[in-house]
Amino acid sequence: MIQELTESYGTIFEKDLINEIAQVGTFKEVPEGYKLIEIGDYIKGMPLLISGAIKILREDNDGDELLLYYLEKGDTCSMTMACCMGDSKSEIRAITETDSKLIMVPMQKMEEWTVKYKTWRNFVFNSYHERLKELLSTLDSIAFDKMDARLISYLKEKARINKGDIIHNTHQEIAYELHSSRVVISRLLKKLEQMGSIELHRNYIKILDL
Amino acid sequence: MIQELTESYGTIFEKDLINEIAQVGTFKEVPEGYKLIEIGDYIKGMPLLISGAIKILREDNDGDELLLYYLEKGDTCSMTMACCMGDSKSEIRAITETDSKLIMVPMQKMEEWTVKYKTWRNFVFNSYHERLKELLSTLDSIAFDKMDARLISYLKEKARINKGDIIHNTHQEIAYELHSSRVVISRLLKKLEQMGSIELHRNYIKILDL
DNA sequence: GCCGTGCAGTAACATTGGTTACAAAGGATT
DNA sequence: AATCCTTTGTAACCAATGTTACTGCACGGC
Repeated sequence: MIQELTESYGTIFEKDLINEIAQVGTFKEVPEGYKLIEIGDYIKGMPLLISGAIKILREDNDGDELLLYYLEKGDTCSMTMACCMGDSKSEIRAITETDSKLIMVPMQKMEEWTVKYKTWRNFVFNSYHERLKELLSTLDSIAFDKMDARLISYLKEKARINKGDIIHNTHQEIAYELHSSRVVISRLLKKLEQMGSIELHRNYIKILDL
Repeated sequence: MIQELTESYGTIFEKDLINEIAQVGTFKEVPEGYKLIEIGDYIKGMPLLISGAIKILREDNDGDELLLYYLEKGDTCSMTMACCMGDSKSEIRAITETDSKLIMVPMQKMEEWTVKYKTWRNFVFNSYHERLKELLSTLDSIAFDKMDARLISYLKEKARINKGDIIHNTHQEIAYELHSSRVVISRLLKKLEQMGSIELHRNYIKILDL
C-alpha cells in the first residue's frame, strides 16, 4: 500500500504521514459503476483516490439526477469530509466512473492529523477549495449556459476523464446526468455530428473536434 | 470589541481565542449595499460577521449575476478562506445586504489557530460544511425548480434575512439576482399577487402568505 | 403644477427545451 | 430467418422563459 500511496501522494505528504495512513487505511479496488456512497448514508471513512475516477451526483425529490463533478487521482471527497465532521448524512451519491483504487481512512484520524501534519492541513483545505471551485463551475454552466454548451462541456470532460476520444454511453444516460431528456440530447448530438464535431454510433460516441 | 465577539461567538470560542481575535482583528461597520469583495480580488483577511447580512454573488463572462446565498451573524465566508489559503483570486462578489458589523482577521492567524484551538478547527470545518450545503441547495433550485418556485424561495429568504415582510427591491433587481429578465419576474409576481400571496407596490413588495 | 425619469403592466412574438408518439436500425437469441 | 429488445432518428406539439415594444403611472425636481 505504501507504494501506491507514495506514487499518488508522495509529493504532498511527508513520509511519516504516508506510513500512518498505510497503517490505519484499508485498500479497496472497485470496478466501474460501483456505488460507493448513497444519498443519506452515514459515512464512516474518508476516501483517498489512488487511480481511476469517481463521479459525484446530486438527486432531487423526484429522483432526477445531476452530475456535479469527477474526482481523480490525488483527490478526496470534501463533501464526505464535511459530512463526517458534522456527523450528518451524505448529500450526494458517488459512483465509480472507471475501475478505481482507493484507500479508506477512518474518520477519527482526520482531527489528529490536522493538528500534527501541516501537509495534511494543506491537503484538506486544498480539497475543499478545489471542490468549491468545481461546484461553482458546475453551477455556472447550469445557470448561464444553454443545453448545447452544457452538452459540449460534458462530452469534453467525459473524454478527458476516460482518457480517450470514445464515450461509452447511450443518449439516455447522458440525458440523466445532464438532467435533460433523451430526445433533446439526441437532437443536439445530431446537430454536433452534422457540424463535424463528433461521430454517432450505437452505444458510443467518437469525439472528432470539439 | 470583546463584547461583540462574545455576543456572537461566545458559545463556540473559548475565552483565550476570543481575546486573541480581539487583539489582532479590526472592527468594521459597513452600510447596506457596500461592496466588500469583488470578483478577482486578492483577499487579505477573513471576515467574521457580527451583525447584519452579506449576499454572495456569482457573475458570468457577460456580466450576468446570480445570487448564491447569504451570510449572517456567526457566519464566515468559506470561499474567502479557500481563496486565502490557496492564495488565489476571489471567485465571488460580496455585498452587504443590510448594515453590518464585522471583524477582519488577518490570514496568517488562521493556520496558527487551526493547530492551537479545537473550537477554531470546528468552526472552520463547520463553515465549509454549511457553505457547501448552501451551494448545493442553490444548485438544486436552479437545476430542478422552475422560475416560479425559485422566485418564491427568493422572496421567503429575503424576507427572513431582512427580518420583516417588506422586500425593498424593484422587479429589475430581483431579475438580476435570479438571473432572469424583468418582464418574466413582473409576470410571476403579478400571478402571486392575484393568488393573494403578496402585495405589489412601487419599489417594494409586501409578503402576505407564501 | 409640469416635466422627466424610472418603474411596472401587458401584449405579441421567438426560442429553448420537454413530451408524446412512432418508425427504423442494430444486435442478440432462438 | 424470425423474433425481441434496446437504441436512435424524427416529427408534431406544448409549456416555460426570454425579448421587444409600447403604455401608463408615480414621484422628485423644477
